[in-house]
Amino acid sequence: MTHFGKSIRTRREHLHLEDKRFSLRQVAMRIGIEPAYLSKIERGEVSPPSEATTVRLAHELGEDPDVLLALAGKVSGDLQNIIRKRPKLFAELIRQLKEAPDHALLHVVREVRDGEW
Amino acid sequence: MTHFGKSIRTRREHLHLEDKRFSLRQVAMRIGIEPAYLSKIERGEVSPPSEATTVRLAHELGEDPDVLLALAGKVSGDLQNIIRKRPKLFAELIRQLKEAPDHALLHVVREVRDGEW
DNA sequence: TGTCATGTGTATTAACTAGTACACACTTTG
DNA sequence: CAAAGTGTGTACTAGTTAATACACATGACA
Repeated sequence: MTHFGKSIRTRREHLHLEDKRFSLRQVAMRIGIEPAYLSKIERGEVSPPSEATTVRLAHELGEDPDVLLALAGKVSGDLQNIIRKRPKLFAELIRQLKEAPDHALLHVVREVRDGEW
Repeated sequence: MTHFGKSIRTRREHLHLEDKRFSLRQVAMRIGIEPAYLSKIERGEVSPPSEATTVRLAHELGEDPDVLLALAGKVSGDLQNIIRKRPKLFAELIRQLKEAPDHALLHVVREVRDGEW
């Protein structure tokens, strides 16, 4: 369905070429899930795992957790908490940025980082 | 627990003073849930309802849906979809704005609205 | 006084989430 | 060859979500 599974399988197999520690079984064990479960996740037989498991998987595979969570159809809980504390401001800001081009977002990020307020 | 229930009960009772159409039963019926369920929600006996139900309730009571969703511990699905399309940019932006004061957020909102990019 | 509306207690539920457990067949590898 | 490691099929499950259905006692009201 989503290509969450395909994406991590590809990534893992790529890593596996250079390092046999990236077999499905060993990765599953390191992130604390059953191999059969990871197999099903990679083949899209089940929906993507929980946020916690997805984040552990991201770290294991050297992927950006927010990106992997997005592929899993989720948004990181800590981002949600930030939004929930000031829902009106963040809702307005995010909806306003919906159509903004990437470079505009980057501009805003940079501006905020440089403390221009 | 959270004061989601208390908040909507207060709001509904306030409206009820001026308009008898805001009885628990009638509100429940208009938003399409069982009266007993709304009763439990208002008293916090059950966790807040689904996003869809919460939004209908917000409209019914003239509340901001994003604010009510925040009280319910949720973030609107449409905001999540916006974030999920560009997870890195939005994640960085939101985390950067976590500690920013309200007026700084407002400043950014205004700047973006006025198309300064 | 009857009847209609109101809020609430109790019991129950279908669907979903996030997995585990084990057996099996195939493939390296020592 | 045997032992170990590999990926996968089948079966099962505890806990959560988001509610419904019905009965009941109380209060307003015509």
